[in-house]
Amino acid sequence: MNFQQLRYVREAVRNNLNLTEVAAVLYTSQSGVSKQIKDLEDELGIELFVRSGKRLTGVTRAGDGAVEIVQRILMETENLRRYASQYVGVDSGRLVIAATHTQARYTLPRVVEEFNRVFPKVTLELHQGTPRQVAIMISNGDADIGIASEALNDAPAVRAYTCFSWNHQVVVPAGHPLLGRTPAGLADIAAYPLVTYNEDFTGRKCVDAAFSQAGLAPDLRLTAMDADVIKTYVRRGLGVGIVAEMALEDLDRDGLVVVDTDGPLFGSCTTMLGVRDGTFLPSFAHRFIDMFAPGLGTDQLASRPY
Amino acid sequence: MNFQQLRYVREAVRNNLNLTEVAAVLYTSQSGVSKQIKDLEDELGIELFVRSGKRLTGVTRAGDGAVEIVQRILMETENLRRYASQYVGVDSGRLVIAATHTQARYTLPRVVEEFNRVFPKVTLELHQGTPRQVAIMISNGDADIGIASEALNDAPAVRAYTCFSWNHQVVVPAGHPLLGRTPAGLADIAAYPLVTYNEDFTGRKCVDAAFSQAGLAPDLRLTAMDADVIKTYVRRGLGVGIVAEMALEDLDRDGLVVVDTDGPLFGSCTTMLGVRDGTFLPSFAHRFIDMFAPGLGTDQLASRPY
DNA sequence: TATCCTTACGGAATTCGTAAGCATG
DNA sequence: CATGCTTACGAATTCCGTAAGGATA
Repeated sequence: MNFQQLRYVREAVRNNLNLTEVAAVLYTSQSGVSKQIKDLEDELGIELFVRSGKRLTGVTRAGDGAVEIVQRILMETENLRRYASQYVGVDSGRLVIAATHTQARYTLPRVVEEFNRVFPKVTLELHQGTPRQVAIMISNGDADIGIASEALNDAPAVRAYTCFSWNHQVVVPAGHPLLGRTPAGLADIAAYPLVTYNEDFTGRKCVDAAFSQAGLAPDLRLTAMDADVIKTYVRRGLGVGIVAEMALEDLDRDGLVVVDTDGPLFGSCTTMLGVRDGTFLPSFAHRFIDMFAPGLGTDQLASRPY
Repeated sequence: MNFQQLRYVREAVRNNLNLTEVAAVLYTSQSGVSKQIKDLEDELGIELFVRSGKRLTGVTRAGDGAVEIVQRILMETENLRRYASQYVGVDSGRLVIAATHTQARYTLPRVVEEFNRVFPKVTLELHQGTPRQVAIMISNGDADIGIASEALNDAPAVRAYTCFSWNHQVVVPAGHPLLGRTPAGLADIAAYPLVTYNEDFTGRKCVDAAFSQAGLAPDLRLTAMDADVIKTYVRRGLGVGIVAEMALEDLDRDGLVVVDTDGPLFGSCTTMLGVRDGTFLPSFAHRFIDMFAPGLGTDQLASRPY
């Protein structure tokens, strides 16, 4: 048994049991992958994969549990490397953040700037994706920390924490008729075509819930993944925009105005932070978390093994 | 990084950092051990061991945490092997029980017999030792299940469960004067020289506590590790015996009699069962636990990852 | 027919073990 | 001076990758 074999198994599961792909991903030959996996099966005395002829078509029942253990072993070896790298160069290394556009564009810059000042020798890598992709990146260990406004615990082995709450705001181009009827209510807004986030993005669920509870069926003229796109179309008069309050900067430059409403119209949303269960995080990662959501790093996270 | 290197590191810690011994234990050469450990240190970029000249004299601060992770990795690989062996031959394999003499001699035979009938293809290995040795065997992974009447959680990573309670009994040779004064109290017994267990064995703490609470300072003429030895000396008239109730079988043959007392004189003791935290136990091991302490295997243990 | 796993086999890289060197207590 | 780690170097083993073979959709 060796680590290479375990890596092949893990990657086989991740790549739809296609050993050719596995070889490509790990920069090696198919034959090697095939042989090593078979060797491991021989050593363990069980078949991990179901083969129909010469094709892997599934994971056996025994393989199912084995893969779990394999992943734990590999996770711990990664932990060992990270742990060691903490000592080799103190406060140096790499930190991979996976985030949605909203976070990367509006909430993270402040934190990234501060972190970069405190830890100039840490390379920050910012990966962007949908909330679901963020969760998967955490789950696979491709990202150390994931940040999104949606649930992050739909992927396995992801532990999610609540960071802070925020609300949506309504924006329109200067001179829009809505501005004459403030404070505006939900019904006022629903009278216009709307431009807001895609489903499952940046608290869109809260927006939908608010309208449906008020018995309103608004005209969603356009939905997009991020506030920059939304604001662009709002400026061009496509409709009334509903965006996260974090995205309200530079409105003047864009010729947009926030509509005064009767308190928060849409329920408050929460931004979540996710880390992989059982993964070692170097101290600077904890500091990053602390900068993003003060108190989280020391309180909840500290009670865990890592 | 490979498993051999990790094994060398673990064994080095276990064998007082003596690489020569490590090589002997693992049936290989010192030079290999030395080189591999150094290679691992190079790869991780940190020194795991403190060297004074050409001698390992300690574990570095970084090494301390690294060794913990190394042990977790190796534990999981053992788990993988065990897990697999469950499928290769169903209900076959090896089960190592570490127990004190009292358990091995009096409480386990019934269980072993039943287990052997149900799982004839499982090789049972019974290791005997002091309570402390039992705990260490569990902690090191040298035993799957440990059973003792004393605390088992003084060794690291050992999870202990309460199995059942029992009391001590007083035994004397037939015709002993104590038999004429029943039911006997603590003071009556303390009037005679006593023969009982060594310190830290088979609930000896309860015996001491009972006497000291009653303000008595009995004459402990002889203490021994097990009831067989104790009974031998009691039969020869050395003193009054105090043994676990489990050890009361075959008294007639030995010419011994249980002294009728005024209820249990010594507080009730508990027999503990210990397993290593994070270690995979095959299903037959869980069945063994269930046979020994019905309800334990399904209730408390089932709630754990393994 | 295109994709994809297995097997064979020669070459590359690791690992192992003997032996010698050297530091410590 | 006995013990014990390191280094060197040749031998053995393991691992890797090309190429050919066979199976599936």
